[in-house]
Amino acid sequence: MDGNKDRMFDSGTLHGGEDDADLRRGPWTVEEDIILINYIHNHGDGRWNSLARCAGLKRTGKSCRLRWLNYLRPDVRRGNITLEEQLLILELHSRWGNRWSKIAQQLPGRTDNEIKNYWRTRVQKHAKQLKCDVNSKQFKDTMRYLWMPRLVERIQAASVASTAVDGSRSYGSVTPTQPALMMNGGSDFVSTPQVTPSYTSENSSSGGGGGSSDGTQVSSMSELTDCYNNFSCFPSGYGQDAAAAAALQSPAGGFFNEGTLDFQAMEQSSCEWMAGDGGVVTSESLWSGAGDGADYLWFLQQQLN
DNA sequence: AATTGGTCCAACCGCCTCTTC
DNA sequence: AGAAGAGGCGGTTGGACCAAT
Repeated sequence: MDGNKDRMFDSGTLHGGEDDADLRRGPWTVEEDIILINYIHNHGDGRWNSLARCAGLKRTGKSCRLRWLNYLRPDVRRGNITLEEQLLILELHSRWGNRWSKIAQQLPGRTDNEIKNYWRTRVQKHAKQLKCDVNSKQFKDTMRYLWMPRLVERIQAASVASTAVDGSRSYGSVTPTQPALMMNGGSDFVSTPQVTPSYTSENSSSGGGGGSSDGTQVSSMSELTDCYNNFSCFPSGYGQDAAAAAALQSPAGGFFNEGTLDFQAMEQSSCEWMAGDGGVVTSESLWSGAGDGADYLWFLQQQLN
């Protein structure tokens, strides 16, 4: 079904003399959000066109679905993409390409839209800075052998720093025990799509919120460019051998040669960051601790109670 | 203080696939 | 089997926001 048919269909499903002119578009109002949340709270989601109609929303079913999945859903995780998530996105994109929804499934609480936006605004930007196509082998190798090892380093450093800041907390550490993500001989990137059992929606719902109480969550992507530019041995038009050599010389190359990441530990650490003040992350703090958008969601939740 | 350029992200568009009848 | 309804996905856009000038 093409978009024109789609529009015709969407308007056609709104019975009782409603036509395209009655369909609302653009930003959602607080009132609309409350209606949608209330309706789904009472009746569940799915069958979006009839949902929109029955709820009295002058929106297309698609619009309702998108609003719910990308914004109103209680387990949606807001805030900055963490280092671990960045690493995972890079890895999964190298495997699956622009399969955003598939990638999003591995990042509980993150939406395909969010990941897509991240990729476009930050990753593609740096491909542009490096003057190469984001799909080129050159850029992919740069990601694989320079950027990703750097991310791993920073994740390790953040984990260590967190432990140092508060020794009473039980942070995980990067261990070679779980083959969640590993480089095989510095040339073949091996990873399990299902990252670890800890990356479940249950866990994410308790650790979500995305509030960045710790600046280490936010990775400056300019590092990629710096890293690339400072790497004097990196020949232009290099092949696999050169890339592998680069990996060996990369500060974190050793990790990829023989190490793995313990994402369970990462997740635990990440959850601690989310908590920020050391308190227990509850569903309430999930709603209230993620910045402006979460304040708004908290307000909406209050309307339901 | 005003302007400009860059970034971020919610929302929409168009196409495709799946489901139902 | 085929048509229409419905949902899902990736691409794109517009505007709000912010930092630099």
